Amino acid sequence: MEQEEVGLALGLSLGHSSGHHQLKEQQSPWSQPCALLEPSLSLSLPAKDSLAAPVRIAAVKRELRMEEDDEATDKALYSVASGAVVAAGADDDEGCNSRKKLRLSKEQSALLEDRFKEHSTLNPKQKAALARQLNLRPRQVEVWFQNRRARTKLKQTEVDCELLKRCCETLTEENRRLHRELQQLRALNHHPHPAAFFMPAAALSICPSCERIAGAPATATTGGADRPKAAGRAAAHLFSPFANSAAC
DNA sequence: GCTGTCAACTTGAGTA
DNA sequence: TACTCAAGTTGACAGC
Repeated sequence: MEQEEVGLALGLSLGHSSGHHQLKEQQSPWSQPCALLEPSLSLSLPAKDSLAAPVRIAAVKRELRMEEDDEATDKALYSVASGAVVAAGADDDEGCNSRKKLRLSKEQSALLEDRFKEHSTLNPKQKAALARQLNLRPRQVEVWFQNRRARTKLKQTEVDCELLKRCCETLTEENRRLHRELQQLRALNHHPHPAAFFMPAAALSICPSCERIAGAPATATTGGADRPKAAGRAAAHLFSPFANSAAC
């Protein structure tokens, strides 16, 4: 087994019996690496009970009823000796064996971020190499990437949500505008525009430029000397409709 | 004390 | 079957 896999393979699990990975990879909720952030401390064991590493591991073994798994023990011993990880019992709530909050150092976070920018996922080799580089367990690197992906997705969801919100507001406003326009047209139907007197209703339409009523040109005119002058001026504009819309 | 952040964990699903 | 991932949860810790 590769060296970097050793820490990962420390299969000590407490209390949670249903996890299907636990015996392979996961540590107990209460176990934490003692000195992951401080390489200088990485070879020091928890001083609790003044037990040497093999003794403590033996105690852990008994506690976790894992005596039958010699391989796991070897891995645990290796891990303890390398400072990579320390297994702990559930009742061991002092020192590094309680579930202490681990904070990655700035350097570790920065490097992880850099790698995440390159690839949001890691293959096992990349994971192991990165873990070695950061003095972390591969499992920690894996967890960091999983959480990072989750954070990215959450942020993206928030951005998308905001975008949809704005889009919804725009469409609502457009809808209001169209309703107003419809009301105006209906009102015009009841109180027609003066120009409408001089042409059949079917010939009327809206100038897309000035949004006034427009109609077909001369063909619709009724002529007549008694036509009001104002209406005539309106017609002068409206009867030369869309071709002249730039003049609206 | 409350709240937000984040590492670590559990669980279920997908895949080679 | 082992492995990985997403989603959800837990617990420690920091800042207010």
